Amino acid sequence: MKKFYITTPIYYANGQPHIGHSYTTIAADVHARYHRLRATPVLFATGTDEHGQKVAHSAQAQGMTPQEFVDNIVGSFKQMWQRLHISYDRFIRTTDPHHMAAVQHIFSQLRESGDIYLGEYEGWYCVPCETYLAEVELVDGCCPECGRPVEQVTEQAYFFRTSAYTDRLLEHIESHPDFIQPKSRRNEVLSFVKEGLRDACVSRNRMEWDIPVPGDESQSIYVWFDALINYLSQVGYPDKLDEFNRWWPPQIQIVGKDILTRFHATLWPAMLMALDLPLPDVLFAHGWWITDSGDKISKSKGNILDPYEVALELARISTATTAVAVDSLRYFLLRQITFGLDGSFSWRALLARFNADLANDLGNLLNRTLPLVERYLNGVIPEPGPGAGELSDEIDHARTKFEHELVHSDFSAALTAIWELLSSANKFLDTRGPWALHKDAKQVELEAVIYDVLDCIRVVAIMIEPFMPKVSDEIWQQLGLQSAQIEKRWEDCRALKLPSDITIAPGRPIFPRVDIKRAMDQLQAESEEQSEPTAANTISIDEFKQVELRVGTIVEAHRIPGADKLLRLMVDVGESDTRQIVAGIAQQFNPRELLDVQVIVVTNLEPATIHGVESHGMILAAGADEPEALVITDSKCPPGTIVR
RNA sequence: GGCGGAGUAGCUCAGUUGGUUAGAGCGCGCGGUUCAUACCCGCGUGGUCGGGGGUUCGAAUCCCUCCUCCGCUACCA
Repeated sequence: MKKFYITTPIYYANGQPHIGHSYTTIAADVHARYHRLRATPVLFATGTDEHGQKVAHSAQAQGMTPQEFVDNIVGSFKQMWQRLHISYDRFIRTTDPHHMAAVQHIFSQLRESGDIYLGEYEGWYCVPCETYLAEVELVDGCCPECGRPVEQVTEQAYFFRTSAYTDRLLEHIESHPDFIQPKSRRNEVLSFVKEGLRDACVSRNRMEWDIPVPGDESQSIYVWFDALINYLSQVGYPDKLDEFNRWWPPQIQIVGKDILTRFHATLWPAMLMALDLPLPDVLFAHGWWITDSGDKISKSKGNILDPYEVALELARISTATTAVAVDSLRYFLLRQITFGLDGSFSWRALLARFNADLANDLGNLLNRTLPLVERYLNGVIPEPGPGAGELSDEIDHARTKFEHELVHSDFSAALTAIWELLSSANKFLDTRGPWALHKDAKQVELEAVIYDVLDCIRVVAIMIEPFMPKVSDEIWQQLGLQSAQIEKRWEDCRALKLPSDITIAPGRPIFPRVDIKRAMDQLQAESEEQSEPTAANTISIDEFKQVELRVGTIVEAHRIPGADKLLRLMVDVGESDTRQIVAGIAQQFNPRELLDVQVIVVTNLEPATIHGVESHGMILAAGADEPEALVITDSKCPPGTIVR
């Protein structure tokens, strides 16, 4: 049986939903709605990723328990999706018990099969230098720095054997040209995989707000391993196999380009191969919306746009209803730029689309046709009669093109197909001139022409439903099809399917035209008013407080072999252990001159591995590109002293 | 630093395997129409296709080189 399973990423529950989340989700919604119109069973799944240190931290900062914190965020997401007319079927949370059970189950299963192994952090260690060294860094088997012999060490962590799947993955990508889209991303992934995949560390030292490794309470399961499994657990894996088999695999998984290469296009398929499950048909990575710097009107509270705020503003400017404004924004986001590429948001572009495409071409077609029905046909849809169906070819062409473009998620091209049809309809109305036919008393011909145009509007209403569901409903209503309880079905996107003898119900213009020049002046004025006290890139005191700064004393400094810009520092920040920090200051400072220097350290930065060396913090230094001077204290302070 | 992509009309972009006068939408100008939200329809405006060199009977399209922007990646945590 045919089915359509589509996913968005599950969004990290660390902050409010923004335009990036919304863009992904709206795109997925379009696919889902389109397939529902085609009467294909659809499962459209989204959700939230709720584990990890960052969530625990943010919760603490706001004086909440992690659970309270994520519950609150989940509320915001669900509200946003409702406001943006998102028709998701499932909303999974990684804190759902059945998901957590699934993650542990899969972890155990892969550990039994040998795909997950308790890793020995294959490395060498120089005791005097306290340095971890990779095989390639050794000089004659000894420490490259002090020349003394090194010891082999094993730090325990669980690894997933990604490397074992490099060849199979490569083969799969090459034999499935549509697996990763768009093409440019596919090429990137290919070159990434060709370098060879490294085994992924899938556990961390135990944190409270994580899923524990089964049978090993000292470790937690890595959040990405946890998160990716949502795509399986939300369709019933592993205990509801009937349901699972019905939906698996996904027809398309939409992700942002930032999480494609490392996660969805490598780790994720490797996990599925290890579980012996089919891979998704398509992974589609889309681009970003950035605010247009040449257009200062973007709200000055930082550059993250709240899509609902934008819609409310559009509603205010245009006097359209909020639902129509939301749909207009949905239209704009998917029409303006090619899905997959980056684009910049500007009010001018949004308003231009609103006027030209929505108000003029679509809205006005409806608004010039309905009065004709009222005037010449007593407000009742006529019989098609002989000669009707003249727009049949145009309708078929638009439908076919739309279907073709949507296969490749080219939303913009799909919408272009609809607008070509609208253009044909407008032209048809002009050339046939029902008002002239009426004067000449050619009633039969007049009815045929009006029928054809109404029929065409009906088809357009169906075709725009995935993009603008509420607008579609409104047009349906005005055509009288709502009250007549006619359903929208994709198969009815053909000529001569409009029922007759239905009384139309004209309403106010759906898209009230905007005076763009005036609107821009107004927005500009408001924007200046608001941005007066705060410059464009300010942050609040609360945001600043999230950065934890402490005084630290450098107790050791070493060069890192093979890296000419990096130093490995051991810094005392008042904790029981000194911290290892990697700093890109080797070309400006000698290791020796740094000893006992007191610097300022960002202590709550997430750890990172740089050139194979773990770094647990950041040293502050002046200089935009190159570090020019270290930030130091002017008198001795105890290590660990808070800086603010 | 490495790999990749892109630079085409005022703006946003199409341009398939090199082939007659380089296209669309928006904007702008003119005309038509009057059913309509100063809308719609038609016509027009506008580009030495990033610079330079080369291959070819012929290049936006292939090759070389330079410039600019972007993405991924890497020793900027």
